[in-house]
Amino acid sequence: MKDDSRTDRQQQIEEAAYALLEQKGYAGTSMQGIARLARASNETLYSWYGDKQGLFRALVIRNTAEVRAQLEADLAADRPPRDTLTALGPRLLSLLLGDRAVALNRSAAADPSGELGALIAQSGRDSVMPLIVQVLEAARAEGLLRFDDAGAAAGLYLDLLVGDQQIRRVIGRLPAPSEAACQARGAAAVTHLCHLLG
Amino acid sequence: MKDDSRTDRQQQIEEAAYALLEQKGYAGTSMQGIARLARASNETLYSWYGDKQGLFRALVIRNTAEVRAQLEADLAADRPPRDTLTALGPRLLSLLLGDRAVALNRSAAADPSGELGALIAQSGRDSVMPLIVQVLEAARAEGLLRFDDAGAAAGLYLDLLVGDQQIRRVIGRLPAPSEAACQARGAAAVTHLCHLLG
DNA sequence: CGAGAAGCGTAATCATGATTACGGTTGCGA
DNA sequence: TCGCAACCGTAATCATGATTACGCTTCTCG
Repeated sequence: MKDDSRTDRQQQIEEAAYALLEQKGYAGTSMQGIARLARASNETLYSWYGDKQGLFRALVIRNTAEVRAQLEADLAADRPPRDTLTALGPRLLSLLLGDRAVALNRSAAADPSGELGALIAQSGRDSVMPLIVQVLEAARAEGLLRFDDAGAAAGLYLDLLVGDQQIRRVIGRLPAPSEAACQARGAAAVTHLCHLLG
Repeated sequence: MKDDSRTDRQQQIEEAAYALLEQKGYAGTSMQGIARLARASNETLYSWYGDKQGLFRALVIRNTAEVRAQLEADLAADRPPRDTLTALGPRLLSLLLGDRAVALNRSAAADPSGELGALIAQSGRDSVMPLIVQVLEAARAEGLLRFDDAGAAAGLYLDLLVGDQQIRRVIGRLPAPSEAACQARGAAAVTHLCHLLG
């Protein structure tokens, strides 16, 4: 009933926000523009989100929740660590380098208060790292990998997997990767990691 | 005489621009603020740089020219490839993760036109990559490394060296690294690279 | 020394966009 | 069916900041 339509409405609004964001960047995205595109009113936006930053805060939180949920699903499948890692990589890549994540990262870079950046880091990397650590430790238990510092190992994995692609995407000099490219890069990262820590 | 003072003046202006940029971000940095801080007049800024974007364009170009110059100096020393690589890494890191580069990357992320991003990529990565390729090929000639695709090898090196630190800096969640940290990371990158391609 | 260019400081323009207000609809529960 | 609360569309506010204009001072050059 009520909740349904409100959730739908929010989704439309956030959809519109992403559309503008991806097209014009943070500075170029106005509340009025979002309202117009979503066929909502200014008043509703402000009453729901408080202010512009609040709206973007909501976008970040929702987006990173999705990321974590997908990764946790991969983990829950409870396959052998190497398979889990192989599944995790491409998924993480397409999430991190997708248009939405990139748009949010751009917003965070443009946000003078730094609040969005803190949020992205906190709900992003900070909550993903433990999951990766978990997989890597499982791999170590199986004898697939050898390392002392699980955090460092996870960092190495992320470097191999993601590298500097995010910043290049954010700067606008790298197109969104194809599914196949994510697969390939994910596989290479696992190979390299095993080679380095095997 | 004339040129001297004008160059000095430009430097003061650009200094002021960086100061504000590092403190308030691209959107929060106004031409008037720069003028005030540099004790210059609006009119001068506009007559010299054309418009706001022009000023930032100048910053990017000058900054990347310095980066390239320093790296080329390392190359010109003409030491054994492994030493060159070891010298190159920390230098590149401190340049790429320094406050100035980060401020410029933030500007590029915030710039709706994408022009700054294109410039950074073009004068940054695009002009650094060939230098790295050059070192790696020398290393291959010496039998230190083995690889087919020099571009891919250089990419791998950059991933190991830089990883996702740039985006984390830009987002505001990573402090500028110390000199020692750059050294350590540079050494680790070389070790890993040799391990993977050796 | 005197004229003009270049630069300073300050005060307009002009646009944009966040934020707030308001009259008209609409859907829902009493 | 009535009245209200939430929402729409649109039109104010209000601030900020890019860009321009202007009168005054300071060099530079002749």
